[in-house]
Amino acid sequence: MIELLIRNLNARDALDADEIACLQRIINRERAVGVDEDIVREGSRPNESTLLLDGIAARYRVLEDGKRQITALHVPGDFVDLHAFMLKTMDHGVVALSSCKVAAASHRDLTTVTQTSPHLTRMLWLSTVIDGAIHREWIVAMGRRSKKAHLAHLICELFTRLDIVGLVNDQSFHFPLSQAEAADVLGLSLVHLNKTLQKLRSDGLVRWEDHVITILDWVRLVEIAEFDTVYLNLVREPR
Amino acid sequence: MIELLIRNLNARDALDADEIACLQRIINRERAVGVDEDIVREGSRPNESTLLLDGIAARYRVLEDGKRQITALHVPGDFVDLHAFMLKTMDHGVVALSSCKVAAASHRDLTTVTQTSPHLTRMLWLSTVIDGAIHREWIVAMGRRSKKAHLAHLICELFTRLDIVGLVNDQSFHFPLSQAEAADVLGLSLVHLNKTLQKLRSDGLVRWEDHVITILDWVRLVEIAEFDTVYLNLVREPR
DNA sequence: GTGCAACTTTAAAATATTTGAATGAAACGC
DNA sequence: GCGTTTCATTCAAATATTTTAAAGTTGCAC
Repeated sequence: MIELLIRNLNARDALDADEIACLQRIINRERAVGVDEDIVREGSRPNESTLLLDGIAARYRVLEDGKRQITALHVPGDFVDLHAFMLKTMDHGVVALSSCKVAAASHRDLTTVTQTSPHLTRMLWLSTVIDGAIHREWIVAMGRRSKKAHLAHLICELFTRLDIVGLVNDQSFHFPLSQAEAADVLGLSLVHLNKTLQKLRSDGLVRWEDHVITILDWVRLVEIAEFDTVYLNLVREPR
Repeated sequence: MIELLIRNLNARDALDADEIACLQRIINRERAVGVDEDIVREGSRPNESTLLLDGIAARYRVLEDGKRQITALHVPGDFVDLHAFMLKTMDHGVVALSSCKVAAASHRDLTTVTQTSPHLTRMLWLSTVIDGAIHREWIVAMGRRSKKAHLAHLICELFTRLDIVGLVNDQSFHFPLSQAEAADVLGLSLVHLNKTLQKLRSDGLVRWEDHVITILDWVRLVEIAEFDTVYLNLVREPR
């Protein structure tokens, strides 16, 4: 069940058998979540943290005028709210953008991990800190990249993250978001997202149809996006 | 020396005497950094994490075309790169926006903390996770708030964060950034940042002159910004 | 099969934002 | 005191982006 989480962590540092057993023990309560359902509600005080097993989820906030901004996208093997272990109160919601399967680790058990397993604690800490690195990269993309480069960057990032957990086939991956939802990721209007996408298409860089994105020219896409994987910490080293 | 860090952490949960003593022991190597000097360089692999004692610092990235985006601002009492303890390689630089004083904790000592002091570990983890919450709030502001609301939000946030560490006098705080630097925070051109600032001024909300920002109407500023402190986790509770 | 609903695409007008350039004011070195 | 630099401000033209609306497409319920 937690195989993808293990792959995720193992990509950054080796976990030993005890640590894996510990994760297997504390992560349970598997459940299904339907499309557009909240996995975690803004303002709630969860006593467990949720691991995404299958599907795509998003952290988001809605402003008073109804505008929504997605602040993070999650792929299988990600914790969607491990930060809530420390934060206690959710300052955002987490929604299922496709039908999802999730499981959870209680905060009580996570506290025990911090008391008994320093290295595993650091690995979980690492995973929240990688979330932060992704946030920073999104800030850079929103603030200083062209819209085309921003979209290209998002596609590069998702491709890379899905590849880690083995969810890329050939040059394609499943991408359940509508263009309106993608616009909420980039902070654009639907119309402009569509125009931006057409540019990537007409440049022969990507195909995006029927909820499948295919990379047609990885090298040029990376170049336009100035995509550099450093922030994803794909180096396996002692942490 | 680490008094402001203590205040920062204590605002979220009580530290006991041992924990404070531990922080005092491991944080040292005080040094001064001049304006515009890098405190930490992008691409470097620091073996210590830096605590800001005095001054304002910023995390930033520079794109190939020379555009800079600031992804975080730091006030005294903040660690500017505690995340590097887990991340190992810096995916961004940290620059002093005023002359600064800093001190540092070695990653060796931090590892020891994770092995011997679970609660202190969680408090340090918490502080990286609050950085992440701030990143998310910035993403929301960049993507879906008006420029005026974005700037108002930034001012509310800084006011609040500086207040925690006692650096607000009356309704004013020291803000050493030039407008060009502030533009790099919001992801705007200098010209447009200036226009946006004039709006806040002409609405009688803030004064900003000689590197001092004064809040003239907190209630309306908060309203325009839709500023809600939840994300800053100012509740003292067991973590 | 028909009609509805969700999503994508296109168009045109209204706004917002950037760029480049010029001006004025204040601070600084010598 | 003089020239130099940095910063804030203003302007106008060029672009980018949003808004509103309409039309085309697809899948699905009935």
